[in-house]
Amino acid sequence: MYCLVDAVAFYASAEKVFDPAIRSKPVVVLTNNDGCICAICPIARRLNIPKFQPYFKVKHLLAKHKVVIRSSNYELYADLSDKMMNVISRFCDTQHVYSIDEAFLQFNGFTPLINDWHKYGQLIRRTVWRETKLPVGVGFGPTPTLAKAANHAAKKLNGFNGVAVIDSEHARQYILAAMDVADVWGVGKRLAKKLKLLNINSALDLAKQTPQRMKRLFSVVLERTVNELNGIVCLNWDDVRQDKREIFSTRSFGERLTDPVALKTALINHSIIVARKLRQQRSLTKRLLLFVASSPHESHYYKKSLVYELPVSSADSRVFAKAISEIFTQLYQHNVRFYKCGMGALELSSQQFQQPDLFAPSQDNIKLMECLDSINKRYGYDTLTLASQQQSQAWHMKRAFLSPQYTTRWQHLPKISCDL
DNA sequence: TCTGGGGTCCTAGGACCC
DNA sequence: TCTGGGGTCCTAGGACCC
Repeated sequence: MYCLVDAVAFYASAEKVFDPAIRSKPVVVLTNNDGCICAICPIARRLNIPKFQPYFKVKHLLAKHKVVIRSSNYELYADLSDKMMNVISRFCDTQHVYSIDEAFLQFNGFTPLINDWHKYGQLIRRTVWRETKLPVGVGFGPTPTLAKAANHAAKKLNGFNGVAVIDSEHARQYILAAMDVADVWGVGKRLAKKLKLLNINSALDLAKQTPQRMKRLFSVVLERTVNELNGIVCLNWDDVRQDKREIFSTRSFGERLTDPVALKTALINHSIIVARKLRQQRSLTKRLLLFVASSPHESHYYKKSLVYELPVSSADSRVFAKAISEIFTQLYQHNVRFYKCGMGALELSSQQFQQPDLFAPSQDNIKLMECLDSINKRYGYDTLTLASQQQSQAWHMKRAFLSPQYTTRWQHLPKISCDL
């Protein structure tokens, strides 16, 4: 049995944790640079606020309904996520954290004392709420995809009260019949449109297809999904937690950038993040992809990307920074108002199997990097930096509606005043 | 006045080689 | 009259997820 626990409108709910005054109000959270709406609390959803719309286009609608607006506060969300995952982990011995707000639990051989999945799900919900003040939905099913479907039903269908269980053929058919095929995990907007042309409208319609036909018409991915919907586990644990095959760090700027030094510094900062992520999964990269671009909405769209091949696979921030300095002039162009840039690591390999070059010895110093990581982990990621990573305000994010960092800054601790 | 997220994986099609 | 291979690598863009 699999179980999926995920938070309801996580970012919006997280904003309500330390600010009870807005719990009964409609709340939306904006993406980086206050670009789009990325989270809508249930109260705001009832006002038909559209998701992933540019903020400036729905500004008037938000004002009309007096919607509370917040910028993304990742420090806060990451902390609350840790706390929530901690609570959830107590309910099963195998937990897989799938994203910032979702976790799968796998029960094989592990039977909870409460031998009733509905009651167990309610217990998870109540406990998470009591200890974190985050609302979660819980779904049980014999495969990850069915657990995901049950979770969807728990939140969207009437009468489930936040917990749904697929533990019988009747429950499976009932929940899948009520589910639009577009809501199936792994089926996006495009695929759903094509499926509907074949008269496959609900999740149950999809489940009734033969896996071979879906493979032939679409892909192996959809074949797996059909099997999963029929109770055959295809996404095994190892699959889900495999190392990443490429790692990126990209970001748009709060304001357009024309200064080459600022742009280069931004790139170097991305490379620092990528290097850190690489070291976290004990990988090295052979090739770096660097790109800079103006806004695609501008009349003269400028986009330039370059692949830099390292002589020896690396995860050393200093090697990356040097590579950027080397090729930066090929990326930069005068009179372009830069809007976005980033770096990716391609062709990853394991640190364990590094193939050294006899004639160009590695410039890596893993020990040094590990030391840097451990210091920065403890004291904050701006504690030890490269000289070329100089702090620059020029490309910082626009976050006009940022809530306090309740959990990571002493001076932001919530204050409680009481009149006695 | 201007404003439009970020990450990962997959695939079709082009370029090149023999 | 009409017809012409197969493999590898690279890249841009598509698709999906949250």
